[in-house]
Amino acid sequence: MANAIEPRARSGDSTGVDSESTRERILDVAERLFAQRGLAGTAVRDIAREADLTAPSLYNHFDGKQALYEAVLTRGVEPLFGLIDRLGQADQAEENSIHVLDAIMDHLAEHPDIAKLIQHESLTGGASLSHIVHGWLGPIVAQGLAAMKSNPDTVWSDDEQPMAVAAWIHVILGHFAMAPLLRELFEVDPLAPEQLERQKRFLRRFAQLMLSGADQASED
Amino acid sequence: MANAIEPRARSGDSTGVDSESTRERILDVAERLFAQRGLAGTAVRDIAREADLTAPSLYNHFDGKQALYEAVLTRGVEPLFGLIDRLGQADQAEENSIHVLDAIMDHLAEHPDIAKLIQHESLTGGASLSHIVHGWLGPIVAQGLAAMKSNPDTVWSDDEQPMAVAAWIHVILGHFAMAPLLRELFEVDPLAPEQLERQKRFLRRFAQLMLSGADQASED
Amino acid sequence: MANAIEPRARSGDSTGVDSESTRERILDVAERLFAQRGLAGTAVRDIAREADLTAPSLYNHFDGKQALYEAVLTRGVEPLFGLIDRLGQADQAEENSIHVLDAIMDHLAEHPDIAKLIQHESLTGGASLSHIVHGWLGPIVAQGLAAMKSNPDTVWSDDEQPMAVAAWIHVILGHFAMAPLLRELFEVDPLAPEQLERQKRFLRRFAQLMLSGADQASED
Amino acid sequence: MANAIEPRARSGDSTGVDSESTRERILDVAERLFAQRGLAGTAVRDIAREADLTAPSLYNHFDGKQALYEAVLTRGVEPLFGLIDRLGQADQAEENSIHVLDAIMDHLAEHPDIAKLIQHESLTGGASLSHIVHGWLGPIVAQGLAAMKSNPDTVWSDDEQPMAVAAWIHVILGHFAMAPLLRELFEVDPLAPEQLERQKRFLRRFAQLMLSGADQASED
DNA sequence: GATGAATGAGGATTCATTCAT
DNA sequence: AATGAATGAATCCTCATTCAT
Repeated sequence: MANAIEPRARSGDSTGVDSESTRERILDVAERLFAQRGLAGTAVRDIAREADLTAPSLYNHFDGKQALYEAVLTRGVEPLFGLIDRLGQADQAEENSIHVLDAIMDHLAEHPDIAKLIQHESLTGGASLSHIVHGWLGPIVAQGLAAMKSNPDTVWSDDEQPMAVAAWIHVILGHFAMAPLLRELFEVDPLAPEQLERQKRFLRRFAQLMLSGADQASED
Repeated sequence: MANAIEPRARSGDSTGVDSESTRERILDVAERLFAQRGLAGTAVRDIAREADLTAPSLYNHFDGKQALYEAVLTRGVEPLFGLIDRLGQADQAEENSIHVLDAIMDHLAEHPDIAKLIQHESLTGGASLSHIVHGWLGPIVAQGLAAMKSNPDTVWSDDEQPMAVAAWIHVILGHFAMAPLLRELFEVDPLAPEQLERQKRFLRRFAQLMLSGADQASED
Repeated sequence: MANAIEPRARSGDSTGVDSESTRERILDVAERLFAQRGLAGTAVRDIAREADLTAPSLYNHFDGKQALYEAVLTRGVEPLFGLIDRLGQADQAEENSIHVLDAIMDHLAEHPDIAKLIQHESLTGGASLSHIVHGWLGPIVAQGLAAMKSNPDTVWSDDEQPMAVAAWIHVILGHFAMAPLLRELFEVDPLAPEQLERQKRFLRRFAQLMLSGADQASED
Repeated sequence: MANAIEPRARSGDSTGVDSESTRERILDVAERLFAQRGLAGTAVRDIAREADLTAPSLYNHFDGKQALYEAVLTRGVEPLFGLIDRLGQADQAEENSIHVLDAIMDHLAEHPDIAKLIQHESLTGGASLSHIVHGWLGPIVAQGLAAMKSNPDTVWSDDEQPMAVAAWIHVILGHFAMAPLLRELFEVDPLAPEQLERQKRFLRRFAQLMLSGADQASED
């Protein structure tokens, strides 16, 4: 519960462009709360309060809770679409995949709520799921499958390859989305910078392993 | 607040196990709805309606929404605890791990909602998370780590081993919990019997790979 | 995306009387909406939107919803007051009545929303009702009563005369105010020009009938 | 404005059949308020308060505001349907019409809000209008037209007959629906018993007049 | 064991209005 | 004269829960 007394606690914004900053502030808060509590578990009033306004004011910026949710999702996932574009132009599928995974990890590390949002969407079969899948995960998966097929050393049969790619996704998203569980389990904060670095290194080797079935990566 | 003393007030059910069956029916529906929509997103009335009674009647069987939720979690996770017990007694850590994973997969396959419940709990940092972690996942992880350490061929450094174990968990849970996403992505139902069989085979090889870094499994 | 509606769709009017035309535009829209949905059922924002501005802008022209409502009523009813003035000066009460009814019909035909507004006011016992009654209907009624009394052939007793005059009013207002009902009932649009013409003819004969109890009107 | 302090002020109902009586009590209050203020102008909470319960409790009896509104309308108009049935069986169309008008007047006199509800519906073009028209007004109008056509003395041409029938409706409904206006205009309460009696007598003569164009009724 | 009725708390959203720009 | 942003009040409605029957 934030403070219920001071409705105005603006820090130091005397700049005129309050509008855009308010919108972003709302999105930031909403992203955090939706990620923590899910769509149904988050009250519009809570978002508003933490963004330093009243619930009705929020409706000056977004058409409603669902619209806000979708804006959060869009803002979070859209940048990942850009990564995909660069993916299609590369020559070396396999090596490229590694770099894209790295970039994705970096983005998710900076916005760890996005992974949670995606898992929420997936769990509840939300309406935006289709958009996420076809715009973002689909191309990545296609790229992963291509890399796998073009690798003569792969240990996965055609049947297994989709599952191997799915495993990638689960491992990447899971690291962020299930942070509370991992914290409890390993008594380490998965989102701490050094831990993120470790996970990135791990993921690189893991990708190699999934791709070829053998470990060729060297410590960097 | 209902009575905190008698959580079970089942009396003489002369006609047979009607009472017990109602309780189970409620748990079944609740498990399904909680898994689909999460705790906050599920209305007690909806559970009651689908279990063919009214919301107040539900309170004859459970002390409230939270209590029902916990009963669902307990019923879903408890059977897994039994698996853990047998785990501790075995000699061959590695081989045993494989069997336990198989058993877990079988259980999750029969109750696919459990994986979703665990992910919901993890995402929202629910109160029952600690119980799940220490009662169930903890021992499995310990066992997995032990198997890894005792394997001289492992490719994972001490640092990486927890992440490798976490990867297991993500892949197992993810297959069930993110079924809607996978369905959209691969246009295959991950919960269809033949697909579950494939996933089990895949998981066995995946476990080998994670354990040793090389694939030694043969088709069984 | 906050608002999906563009409040500005003004074409290219750099001509002078923008202010006055805006005020009239608002009054036109408000009259239509208040007539359709009543005072409570009409949102200021809806009026503003249909008048191509935003709700706050509307406050530059009117002091508030209630003030706007009263302005609409006044603008609608005021012209009728003029008719009344001419009424008092005439000699032949009866014949004059007929002409005034004609003039009222003509005015209502051009502004069919006014009848609706009056009925809304009457149904809800609105605050402006008294103004309408004493300023407009009162004199008409007095005139009608006088015409009746001065007619030796009238079939109505003193007791009945007010009800006969009320019947006039109901028939005149009803034709416009209950247009939706009549449309559904007779499958004819009461506001269509030829139908209005018919109603005017009918009303003339009806007035004769009410006045004297016998039909003396010939087709004109 | 009821008292906001005592939520329970039940008079003397120790009988068990509270349910049905509550439902009726709500309908009574709702009928009154909807008639006074219209659908949009009436707050569910106001209805609930005057019916001695809280707004949420009202939802145990009705599915929502709209549903309550329709229930009020149905309850109010349905009894009139019964009158229509008896209408079809009679031989003497003309004489019968008079009796039916009497019966309708009696019903509306006992439930003066119904006329207001119908006018509200007609003004706003409500969804239930069609039901009212085809179930109730339609047959009455048909009967009225038949009586008119079968009367050789009628002064109304075929063209005018629908308008003459419409005039009936306006006069009948108007007397109740526009009661506030009439009160202000004639300083007599149209709903007072003796005034209702007068209006009924007037209406009988008015019907004669409209039917034949001449007055044949004698004082009773 | 089941239910209809009731309710306090809360939830999303609308509304009329103000104000700085 | 116009508007974007803000807001208190209110609106409809849902929810978990209680209780008498």
